Amino acid sequence: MQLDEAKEKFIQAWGALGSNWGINRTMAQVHALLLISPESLSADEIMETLNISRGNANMNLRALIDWGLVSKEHRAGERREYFFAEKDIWQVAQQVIIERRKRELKPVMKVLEEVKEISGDKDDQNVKAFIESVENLHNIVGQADKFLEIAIKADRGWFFGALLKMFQRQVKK
Amino acid sequence: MQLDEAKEKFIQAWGALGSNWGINRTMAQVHALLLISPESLSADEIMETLNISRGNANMNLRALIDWGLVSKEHRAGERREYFFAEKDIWQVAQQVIIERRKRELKPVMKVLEEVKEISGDKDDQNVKAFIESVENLHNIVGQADKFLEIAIKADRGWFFGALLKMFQRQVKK
DNA sequence: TCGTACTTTCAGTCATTTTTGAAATACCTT
DNA sequence: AAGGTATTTCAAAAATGACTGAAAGTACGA
Repeated sequence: MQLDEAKEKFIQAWGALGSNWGINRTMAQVHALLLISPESLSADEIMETLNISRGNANMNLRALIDWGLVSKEHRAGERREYFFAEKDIWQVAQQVIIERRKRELKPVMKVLEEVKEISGDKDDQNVKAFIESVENLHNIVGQADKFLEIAIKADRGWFFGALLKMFQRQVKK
Repeated sequence: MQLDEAKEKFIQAWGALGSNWGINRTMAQVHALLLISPESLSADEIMETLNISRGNANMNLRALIDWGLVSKEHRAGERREYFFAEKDIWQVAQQVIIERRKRELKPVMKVLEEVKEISGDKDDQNVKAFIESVENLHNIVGQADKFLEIAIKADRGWFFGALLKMFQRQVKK
């Protein structure tokens, strides 16, 4: 496979993955393109490569900057801005966790806490089942949340080292 | 808050969460409804509660069964089928991990492995940058994949116990 | 075998989200 | 401050994805 073909394939795959996880396809593609570009790119180069409009490129670049995954670069003596992605994938992962935790996990936990506190006959089967489900969910989401908090703070080596130990212990059992 | 209001709120929140993570809103809502129902429900009850069509209810119920999150029940002397959700949230989480790993993580890993093997001048900056990015990504996705594999096999107590230990060790540092 | 009750399918419609294109704005240079 | 270039915004168009409704399919009991 040639480089261009491989790039194309990678960008497509990354876009598809993104759209399966609630991230707009183009945003994921722009990110993929910047990830594999050794130099920063101008908006025009991105438009050209991905065949998208200026407005679309601009919107998604801003969204990526908002997510903390892409930065602007001003080159001396040039008007035009250049964009580049954070290349350390562990950092990218952490950044994504931070944003999604803030945007989605936190609001859901809030709702779970609210609905746990319903008034009503605690002997009613419906009430009992509801509260039990919600509490279980709240526990597990809470534990997942704690875990992600660790992941955000951890450095990559420590984090995967610790997971590896978990794994080995389990295998021995 | 009354039970009905709380149920409604929970169903809405679960639907919104799902749609942010690439799971269709109605499917998540049907799942939420079944999660908090102590008794199994017929298709008609689900249609009625969520205000959706028969076709929609049927399609999403089948999808949930396909994901292993919901089962059918035949009641003696009754033609109609009743549906109920797996209530153990840890099992639900494991099931979701199994499916998404199969549907999304595996295909992406396959693409990453393919595009790593490009032909071309290894001294070319573009080739080098590309291979490096892809390899990094492949590593981290691979490690995440391994971790999820552990999670699938683990029982809840052991799993979160082990994570808790990780956490404590990190805090001490 | 027929009629009934229920389930499944899928083409067409509808709703939502994404993308475009063009206008407005900002910024630099002379 | 005028003219040129780059960026941002946003209403409308296009694309995507979800939902409906009607028809076909299936299972059951009489």
